[in-house]
Amino acid sequence: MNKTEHKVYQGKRKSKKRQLVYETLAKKELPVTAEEIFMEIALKDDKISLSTVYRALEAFMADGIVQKTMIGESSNGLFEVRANEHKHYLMCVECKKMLAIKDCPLQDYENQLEKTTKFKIKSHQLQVYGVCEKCQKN
Amino acid sequence: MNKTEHKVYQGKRKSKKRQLVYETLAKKELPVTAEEIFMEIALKDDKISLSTVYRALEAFMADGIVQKTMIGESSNGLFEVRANEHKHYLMCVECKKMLAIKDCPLQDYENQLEKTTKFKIKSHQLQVYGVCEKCQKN
DNA sequence: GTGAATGCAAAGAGTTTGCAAGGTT
DNA sequence: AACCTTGCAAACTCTTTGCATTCAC
Repeated sequence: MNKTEHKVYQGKRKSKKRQLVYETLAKKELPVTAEEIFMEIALKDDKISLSTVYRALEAFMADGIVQKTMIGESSNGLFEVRANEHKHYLMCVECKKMLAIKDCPLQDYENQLEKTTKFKIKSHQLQVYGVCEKCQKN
Repeated sequence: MNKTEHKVYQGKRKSKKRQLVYETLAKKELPVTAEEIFMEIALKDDKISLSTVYRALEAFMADGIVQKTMIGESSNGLFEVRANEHKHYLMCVECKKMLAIKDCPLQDYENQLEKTTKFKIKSHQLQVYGVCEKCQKN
């Protein structure tokens, strides 16, 4: 499954609004806020309300096809389609730009944690913070 | 520096309330909400207001001695004293109990990331989710 | 037709802020 | 005295909810 092919949302009802939310989100390289999805749909063509976006995201999360992440210290949630290939994010603490990292070093660590903690490990989230090349020069 | 010895807060003014906030936080093994700090101080002996707690935490964060973390999908922030030895947290997705993990596997990974991304890496946060031994039996 | 999805406005949680009063140096 | 910190209430942001209407099956 490459970047431009996304599975179609199969909820209880295939409403146009939910599909729009899903498609808007699926195109993103980086996690986005509910507000950003809302703005993008509202400005482009269709009318939609912010609560519809939240409700759609909630439904997708219940189905396990969308995931919410909290990055940085901000209180607003970021959403992303749960890709086959999981990603982490590197954020510049100065300009706040994010970079997706596809390489994940935690498989062995999870196996080891299962042994030492008796937990059945389900998932993890990793955020890395630093200063990007551009900001280092300023 | 062992668990019971904590450096004293050195802010602009050594007010009693801020020291109380710091001491309350420093005793914790796991990150806590502003509300929990507030309740603990208010119930024990001293009167304090929630905004004072937030303002104290803000000051400590500016000084780099306290750090805010977002764990799970909840919207409220958790605070912890920035320890010499950094920790990660394993959270049970069912009972929400947290477990501190002191073993961090990310040093090599950070070095490698500095080379591939040209970022100067400053810090990272890792949250691991799973099902604890007790909840697996239920 | 039945139940799910939507829009709107209102409510809710968590956090921040303005201002007058009190505390620290 | 100068300036920082506090408490209170109000404001703010993000998210959720109630309800009447609309839409999908």
